[in-house]
Amino acid sequence: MSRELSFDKEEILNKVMYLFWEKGYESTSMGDIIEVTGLLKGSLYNAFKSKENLFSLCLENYGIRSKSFFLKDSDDPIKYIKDFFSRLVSEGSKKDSIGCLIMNSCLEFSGQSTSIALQNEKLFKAVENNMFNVATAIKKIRDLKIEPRELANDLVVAAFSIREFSKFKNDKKFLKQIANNVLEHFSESI
Amino acid sequence: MSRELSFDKEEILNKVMYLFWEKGYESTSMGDIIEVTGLLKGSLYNAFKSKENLFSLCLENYGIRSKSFFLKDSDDPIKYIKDFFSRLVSEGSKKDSIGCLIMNSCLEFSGQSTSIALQNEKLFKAVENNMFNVATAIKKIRDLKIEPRELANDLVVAAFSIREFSKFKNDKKFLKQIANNVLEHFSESI
DNA sequence: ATTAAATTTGACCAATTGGTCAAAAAGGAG
DNA sequence: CTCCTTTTTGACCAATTGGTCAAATTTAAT
Repeated sequence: MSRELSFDKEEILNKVMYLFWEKGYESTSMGDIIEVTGLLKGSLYNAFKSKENLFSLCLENYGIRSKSFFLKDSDDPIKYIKDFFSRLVSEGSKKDSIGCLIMNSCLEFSGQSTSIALQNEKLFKAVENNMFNVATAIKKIRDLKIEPRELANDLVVAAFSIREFSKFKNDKKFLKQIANNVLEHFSESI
Repeated sequence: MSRELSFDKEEILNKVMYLFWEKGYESTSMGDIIEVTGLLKGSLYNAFKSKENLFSLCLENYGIRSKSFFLKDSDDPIKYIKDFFSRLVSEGSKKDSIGCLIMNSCLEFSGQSTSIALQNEKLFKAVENNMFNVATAIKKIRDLKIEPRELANDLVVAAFSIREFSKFKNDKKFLKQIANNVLEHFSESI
């Protein structure tokens, strides 16, 4: 019964997510959010409770969105990872790269033990798990000199490095080298 | 003639630098700075002009401090770089690692073209230059499979990765692996 | 001791921060 | 049509932001 929201929550969250992604949590003001969503303060607070909760929901959505890109059982893990890094490098070479929301947030909230910091930890671990699955799947079809656990770490570090460095360095050769170093463990260059 | 400052500028800048280093530019308020320095607002503004100028001076000091750790002609480059990474790993494994002020600032001001962003660029390039010198010196005493330019990039990426990841991941094995991957190019593990 | 230039002090400022709330409007259920 | 719940609206709030300024104080040089 009663009145229903006049807007689509997910659509709004998506707009807000890009804001937080670009500018970070602290540097994004409710004023920015009002501007980009076109909603009024009261509606925003009625629907989303607080700035922090808004951020938390954006993180959650980003995590879900990311998971849809995780390795699937049916995938060829080597093709998967090469495509993955190809995309990181070419996205990162563009101007105005904004990095990865998870890593951005891990860095911004590092040293804190707020609920957001906890959420970051979970999201980061999900990425690590995905990479471990990739590494395990690769191990089955290639002779690796290192253990899956270590390959997974290398993949995680390379991926996040590409995304964070690309925020202030749009040098394709530089980014590509990061990717190729880790791909060398089991494949030719991209 | 006339009155002189009642405090040592460098000493104050040092305290402020740690604040910015820990919390970043935006999240550090003049209130925090007043608290940690024990100075009053007016004195601070009289001596340092503005928050931004204060940050700029801290960055400059950090850069100078860093340069004193750069490779010297008399140094053994391989010992130098192994010690360097050993230190990064053991510092990074401690709780409350706060990363590298230059990288922190590059990330916080990415996408902007303020004078701080320009300063960041110069500081980052100085680090790259140092690493290039290291790589060149190593090339002279070891057979490298890669060019000095590329080794320098690998060193830069590894160093910054260790420092940034250590902000939210105090896993010594994880950090050590980042170091050893790049050291493998010319040396045994640390 | 006087002067002149600088520093220190702390009250003050406008702008912005995240957030609240009462009243008005809307819409589904009976 | 009426009731009841919810959303919308926008004025309002206290706290904080970076920053200013005139007056008081200090000090070096004459």
